[in-house]
Amino acid sequence: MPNDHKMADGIFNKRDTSRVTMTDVGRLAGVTQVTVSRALSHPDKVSKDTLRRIQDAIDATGFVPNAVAGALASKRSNLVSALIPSLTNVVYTSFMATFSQHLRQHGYQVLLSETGFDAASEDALIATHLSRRPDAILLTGIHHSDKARKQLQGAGIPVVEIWDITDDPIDICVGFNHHAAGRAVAEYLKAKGHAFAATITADDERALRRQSAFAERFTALSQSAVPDANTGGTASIGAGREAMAHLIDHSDFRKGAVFCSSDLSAHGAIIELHTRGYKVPQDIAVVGFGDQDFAGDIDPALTTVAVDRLQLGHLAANSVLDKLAGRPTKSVHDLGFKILTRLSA
Amino acid sequence: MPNDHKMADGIFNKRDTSRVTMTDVGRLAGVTQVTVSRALSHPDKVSKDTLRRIQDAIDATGFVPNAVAGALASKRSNLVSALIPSLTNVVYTSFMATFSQHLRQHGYQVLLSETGFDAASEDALIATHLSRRPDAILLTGIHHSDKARKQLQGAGIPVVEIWDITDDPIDICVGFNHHAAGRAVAEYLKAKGHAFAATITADDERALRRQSAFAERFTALSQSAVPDANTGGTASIGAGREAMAHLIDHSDFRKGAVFCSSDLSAHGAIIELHTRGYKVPQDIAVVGFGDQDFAGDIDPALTTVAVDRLQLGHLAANSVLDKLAGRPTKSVHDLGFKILTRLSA
DNA sequence: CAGCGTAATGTATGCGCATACATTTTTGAT
DNA sequence: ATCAAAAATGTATGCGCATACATTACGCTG
Repeated sequence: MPNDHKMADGIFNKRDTSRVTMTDVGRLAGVTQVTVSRALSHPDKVSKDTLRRIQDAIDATGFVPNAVAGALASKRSNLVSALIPSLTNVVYTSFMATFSQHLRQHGYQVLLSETGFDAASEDALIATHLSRRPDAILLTGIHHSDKARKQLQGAGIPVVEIWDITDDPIDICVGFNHHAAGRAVAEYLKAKGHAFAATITADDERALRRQSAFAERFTALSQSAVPDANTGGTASIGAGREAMAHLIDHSDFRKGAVFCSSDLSAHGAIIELHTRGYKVPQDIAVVGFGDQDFAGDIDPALTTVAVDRLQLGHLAANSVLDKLAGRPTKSVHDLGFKILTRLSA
Repeated sequence: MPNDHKMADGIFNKRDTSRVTMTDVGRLAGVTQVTVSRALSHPDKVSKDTLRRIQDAIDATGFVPNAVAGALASKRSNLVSALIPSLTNVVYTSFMATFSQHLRQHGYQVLLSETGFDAASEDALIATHLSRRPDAILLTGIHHSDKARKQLQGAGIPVVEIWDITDDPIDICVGFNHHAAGRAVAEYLKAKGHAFAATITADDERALRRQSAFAERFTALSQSAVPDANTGGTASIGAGREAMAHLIDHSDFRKGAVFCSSDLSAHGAIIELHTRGYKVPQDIAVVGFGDQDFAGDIDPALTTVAVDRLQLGHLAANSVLDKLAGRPTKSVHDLGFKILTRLSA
């Protein structure tokens, strides 16, 4: 594929002519480049005295190692690529925060990109990322194009897929069973005595799978159809309000429970219900998904499906580190989920 | 500084022995490495026929260019570094989404890290990022250590500071005047007839500056002290509730207006007021900050201070691109702000 | 058809570092 | 004091690509 980007081409490209290298530092410290390199990556192999002189030379020159050259020579970039659907969705970014922090402690940096729920742009991004020769790569979800799978396998690096599980991961996956989660919520609400239910779902493949599992199971249990309001784009309070309004205005759903694909839309649904005079959960119960930080702080406190995101972050990071270190690793990690009963359902 | 990270050291380091290079592609297409390189970056300088053969060879081999080697040879990484305080705060991530997208269209990738509101870790991160030889770097805020400034200047690349303005930027800054925003809110609330006010502020340097400007101005206008509830960490609905509760329980603030450092804490404050039976804005008015996507969707709709984040993203990206292309650029961009009057104040 | 400009490709080189291997210096045990 | 092992440092080399420069193959003008 020819490179069709416009390349920047200005005065700043001429910089670097004067940048300090290990050779410069070495000259100042009276040693060669190799010793400087060693002083930085294997300080125990360099005498106390030279170490000090090199350190002084580094301070004096303001030397900043060139990780690009280092990566080329060593074939290790200390970079881990990560692709997430959205940069603004806390569900993904809070995971990333944990993941990055954990990896940083082991000397790795994370190169993060947003794929935007779009398969085509994911393919392009995977190629771009692989060109940076990351030491590992993390993807969201388990559905990737054949081309992507091929490139990933060809890269010969650990690949972690998160937020979902499958028996056939590219390499490693860490997540939970969305189908089971949908079913579980259906059973929970049925057990609570609800005869009717509806769903509010965002345009997210995993959310849609939870929704369909929920609808299928709830219909089986209660013999009543489950209307769905698709919020169209990504979940938000506004989208949740709109969807709730739509359900009330355009379906015969008037009492029962609503299963939302996100805590955000659940929160929006509750706000809409309140402004219309419905009581939650007495008139209509609401279940969210994700257990976001605010779930316990709204009124009524939100009943929701919780997945241990901290553990997700740790497991994903550890899997990467284990693989990189050649330690044995499980290829499928099922985090499970938990229905957190609060007051809204 | 010696590298004290544990280095991963496992089986995966041996990979790459078999990775396809331009030389391999060239051999298959009957040309040399140079022609392959040209085919990729200057396709117009290669004949139609060879171009096709090279393309075929690329497809056949699954060649993925090595951007690391490219960067070393060309001294351009096509990377732009970005440091933001928090990955989970939509205020920063929504900016990043715009910024990254814009730069991606011009062939640049963004290397994003979270600094965590902590100056020491910012210094370390700046060094790490500079070692990757980014073509430009973006920082949040205008307060950086001397060491950081020195390193940044030595890097000889465009530096953009966002979310704040100063007469003395390292290179370029894009933001607005937080002091002026605080004053403006004070004047707005005074004009609305409020004689009393309080503030709810998170532990964020810029938020604290808005708060102190607000308090100073409001006190000057109304001769009444402005109690503050610091939420301690980062803003959230929960922190807002707690702070509001604290104000009511532990100060003599009972009526008037509350200026919150974030829409999130404002939302929390409103929830707390509602559960305690206060009417918003009749009993207590609430002003937020940031105009997050939900601000208009809660009840009552939130009056807040809006900054054009989209424009911030575009301006920051364009400034970088202009600098890189050697075009003339303004060094200080004041975005201004706007008080968005809705129902909560 | 000489002569020259242009298009198309190739050759040579080095970016800054890590690493294998070679050499020198130091240490300690006898 | 002697020698082998260990510690400390150096030499040589190449990672994969971009770029300056050299070469070759073709037109085209007069």
